[in-house]
Formats: sequence, C-alpha cells, structure tokens
Amino acid sequence: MKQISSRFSIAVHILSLIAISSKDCTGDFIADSVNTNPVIIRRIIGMLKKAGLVEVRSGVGGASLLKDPDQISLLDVYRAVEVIEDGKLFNFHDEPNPACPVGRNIEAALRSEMMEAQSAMEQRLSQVTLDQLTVQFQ
Amino acid sequence: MKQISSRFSIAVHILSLIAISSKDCTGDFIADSVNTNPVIIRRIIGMLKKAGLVEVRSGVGGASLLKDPDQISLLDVYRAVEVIEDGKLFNFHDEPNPACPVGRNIEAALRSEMMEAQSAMEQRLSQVTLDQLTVQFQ
DNA sequence: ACCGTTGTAACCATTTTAGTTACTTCGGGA
DNA sequence: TCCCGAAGTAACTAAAATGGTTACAACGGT
Repeated sequence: MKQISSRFSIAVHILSLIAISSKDCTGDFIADSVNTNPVIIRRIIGMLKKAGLVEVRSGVGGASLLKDPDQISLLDVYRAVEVIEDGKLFNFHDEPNPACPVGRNIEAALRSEMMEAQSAMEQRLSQVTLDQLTVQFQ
Repeated sequence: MKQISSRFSIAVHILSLIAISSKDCTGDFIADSVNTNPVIIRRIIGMLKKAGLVEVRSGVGGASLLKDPDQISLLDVYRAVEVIEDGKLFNFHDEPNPACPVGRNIEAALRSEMMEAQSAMEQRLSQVTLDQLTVQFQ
C-alpha cells in the first residue's frame, strides 16, 4: 500500500461535524467542510450507516449519530470504512516454496508478528473516542 | 490502501534465507524459495542494499548480510522497502474548509492520533529481530 | 572469451483511489 | 398534488501502486 485511504480521515471529519453541528448535516454541507464531492460523502456515510454509527433521514436528508460521541472510537470508524482487505494490514507473498526450510516456516512466524504489530496500532486507535477529538474544535 | 505491500514479507524472506543458508544466495536461488520472478528479488535486494542491510558480490553474485541477524529488526526491513509514502501510514484528505471549526482544527488533532497509532505499530516491529524469526526455521 | 549473475529499463495487466456525471427515489412544503 | 432538495447508486474516468515479465548491458571469475 501507499497509505491508508483518506476515507478514514474523511469519515472522522464527517462524524465530528455531525457531533458538533446544531444545523442539519446534509451531504452538501458536509462536502463543503471536507472540501470534496458530495458523492464521496454519501458513499462514506453509507459505510458508516452499515456499521451502525449514523442514520440518515430519508427524503428530507440530514445525518445524525446513533451512538454518543464518547462511545465511538477511532477503531470503530477505521473498521467501518473498510480501509484494509480482509482485516489484514500486512500482505504476505503467495505460496513460498515448501521444499525450502525458510519457505516452509516463514509464513506462520511472520504472520504472527504482523498481527501483533497490527493489533498494537488498532489498540491505540481504540483508545481515542470521537468526543476526545471534538472538544478540541472550539 | 488495500494492504501493506508484500515487498515487506518478501524482504524478510530474503534476509532470513541469507542468514540461514550456507550456500551462495543468488537471485535465482532466492526467487525459487520465495516463488516469484528473479527481477522482483533483485529489485528488493536493491532496496536492502540502499538501506545498508546487505551487500552483493558484483560479477559473481550472491548476497550477504552487513549486520548480525540480532541487529536487524523488522522495522529496519519495513523502512528499507519503502512500503509507505513519506513515512506516513495514514493519508489525510486535502485542505478541509478553514471556514468551518471542524475543517480548521481536525487535521492537527487527527494527525496526532494517527502518528500515535503508527508509532505503536512500528515500535512493535522494532522489537523483533531477524534472528528471533530464523530460530524457528529448523 | 565465455558464462552466470546483477542492475535496470521498459512494458503490461490488474486493482485501488478519488472524483465526476447522471439518474432514480424519497418525503415534506407550497 | 406537484415541486424541490436530498439521498442512494450506477457508470465512467484519470492517476497511481502493485506484481510480473522480457530484454539487455555490465561485471568478474573460470
């Protein structure tokens, strides 16, 4: 990968805006704050809906949170926007040669370390909630 | 991103093979163990050379380590293969609207949390050395 | 001089990403 | 009831990353 998709940062932006804003959060209003196309916003809100984080008033429009901001962690958002394939941050090359001692054993050993590293990151994300961010937006 | 490139797992494979193998580690020999094209191996070895981890006997061929396996961490390898852009694991969407309190403040707040999460992962990678892996390849 | 090996360049197919246009559907207000 | 703003989605695009491949020049022992 190059980088983890900006879907994640946009999703956090969207949720922060909904949490803070008193006015109706329509796709166009959010798109103006994020500075992107409204369709991008709708797509990401669709993912947040699927994850049970927000709801959208159909017809009239406007999104609202389904959880308190102190009950939404950055990990929840990260997982909602499906930023990585199959839940695995690290890719592993296909089918090393089983006839070689390294080829035969490296996958188990390295995958285990990859999971530890990934967990360390996700655990850190899980410790930060939306309200811990929004208090900084005076 | 989809996933962190398999360049990382291949690089670890390559270094493990060099560390363990008694015979000459040519690109073709390594490619056979990794099960990929020799050019892929040469490209990654080039990155490991640039990072000062290996050297290659020119003309005759064969790679060898420039450091003891207990002095090479997974983080060293991870950084050597330039798996992420600009050293930043997370991407951040461009230019949120400064006229909005969220748009104006979210970048600093979120980037700080992104760095913490990235550091947690990298710190875990830095704790594992090549020899801790290779002892598992009997 | 030959031959295996390395270092690259060039090219390719596939996938992801971010953005865009366009169209249908929904539901409230005039 | 008829609009109108909004959401949901399909289809398309351009750009970039990825993994792979062929080809070729340069190097250095035998």
